[in-house]
Amino acid sequence: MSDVFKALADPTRRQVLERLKSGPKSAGELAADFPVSKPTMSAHFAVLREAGLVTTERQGKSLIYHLNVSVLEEALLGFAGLFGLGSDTPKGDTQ
Amino acid sequence: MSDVFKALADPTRRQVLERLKSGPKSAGELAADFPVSKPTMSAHFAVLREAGLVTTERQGKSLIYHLNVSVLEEALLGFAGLFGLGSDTPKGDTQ
DNA sequence: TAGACAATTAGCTATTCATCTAACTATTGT
DNA sequence: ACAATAGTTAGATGAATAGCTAATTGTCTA
Repeated sequence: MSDVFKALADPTRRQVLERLKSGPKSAGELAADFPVSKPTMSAHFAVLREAGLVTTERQGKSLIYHLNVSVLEEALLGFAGLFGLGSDTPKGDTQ
Repeated sequence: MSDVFKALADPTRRQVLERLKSGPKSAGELAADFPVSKPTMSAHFAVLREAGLVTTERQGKSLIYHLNVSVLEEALLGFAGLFGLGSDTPKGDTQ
């Protein structure tokens, strides 16, 4: 879970997740939206993958990235819940 | 807002926020709960303060730290809302 | 089997970060 | 004014991070 927050600490990675919200995209498609090199993007993808925030699927020459919303939800709402935030979650300990 | 996620990336800082959930505490009280030196804790406090997650108030020799829940809420639920998570927030753009 | 294309890994650099000890600032009490 | 207490600032260090170019791996197609 610390991995998730570490992953979310970088603005580029948060934006990648947002792009993925509208559906799976290839590494190349994603990389095209950002002003950094492909290897740099590849490193960001690796961080997201290791945190469980995205999964990959090969499609021909391309690697397709899928958003894993449940991991995001568990981290964000889980932590928010510790503070009585986020609808109704009643103080469950989600470390 | 990136400052908030950066602040949340460190486990010690997340735990400080959790300790603060039950009410304001002095720097010394907080520091006593963690296995790091006081200057290190002081640096963590500074990060939390700059992110707006805590506020301080002097009380005699002590500095009292207060949790600022609204900043935490805005970041956590705001970002979660972008993904349709967290109760009802309907995809508002909160960058 | 080449060649082209997609993406990652290798190797490097500069910056940021968490940590420490030592020194300083601020407040209280005698 | 002095000593004690609470906390921060200064300065240093090792590890992690984000970035780059060049080289490698994997997949398709002519």
